[in-house]
Amino acid sequence: MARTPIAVLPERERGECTPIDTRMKPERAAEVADLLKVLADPTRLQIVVTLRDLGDAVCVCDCTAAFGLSQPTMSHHLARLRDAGLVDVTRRGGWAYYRMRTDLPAPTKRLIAAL
Amino acid sequence: MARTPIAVLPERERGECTPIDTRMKPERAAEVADLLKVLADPTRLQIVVTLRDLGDAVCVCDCTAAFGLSQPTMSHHLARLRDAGLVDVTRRGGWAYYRMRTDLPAPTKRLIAAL
DNA sequence: CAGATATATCGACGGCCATCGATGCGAACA
DNA sequence: TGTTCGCATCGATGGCCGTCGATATATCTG
Repeated sequence: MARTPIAVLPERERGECTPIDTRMKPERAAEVADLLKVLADPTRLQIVVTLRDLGDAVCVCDCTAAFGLSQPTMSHHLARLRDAGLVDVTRRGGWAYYRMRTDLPAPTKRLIAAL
Repeated sequence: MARTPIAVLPERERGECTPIDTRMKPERAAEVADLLKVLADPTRLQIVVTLRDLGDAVCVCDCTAAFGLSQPTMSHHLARLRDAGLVDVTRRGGWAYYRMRTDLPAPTKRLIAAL
């Protein structure tokens, strides 16, 4: 089923493009791409990795101080992680504690573990 | 070293935000984020997964037919994968064969394997 | 209640990017 | 040499997003 290796291949007729069989369905690709978009930001990436390794919760003011970004920006990033289902929030008093969700789908877990 | 668990924590003074210790350096985060940006597109994601599982080369016309996009767009996507160092190109006659690079850094390999 | 603190939301701005049609370029073939 | 085919590049366009200041909301304190 493997395609002819490139070193042997080039016996190819002009105007005959052999269609490739995609290994990932478009719907699944869209899902994974959306997840990757959420992770494809330096700040959010650091937050995710930190939450993953810390195994504990942080609140917005902590992140704001750590990354040198404005409070609205940090709130925006955390909201984006929350909308993606990666973290959840627990409000306690004035503070909002964000921590990594533990019930993530296995493929998502594997991806985050590979970061 | 672990932070106080959220269930026990909230003994917190107002105006005292404890800075978190980031688990990923900013420079590394920027690198990984750039890689994720490249992968965070449904078309490129399908190409990468296909090339990964196929272990062989495809040319632009194959992809164009498979994904229903214009030839310039497909050329753009493959160029982006090439610029990111994920694939390399071998020109043979009129065709350009793209295949997954085998000398990727270990972290990159792990990430692609987790897709 | 008045003030302070933590967070969320809003509106705006600037930049990046996916996509396309048009065009250029190189290789093969008649 | 002229034509055709595969691919790359260019310029334009529309949309998404990271960032911020300003503002709203909620909670606590006095």
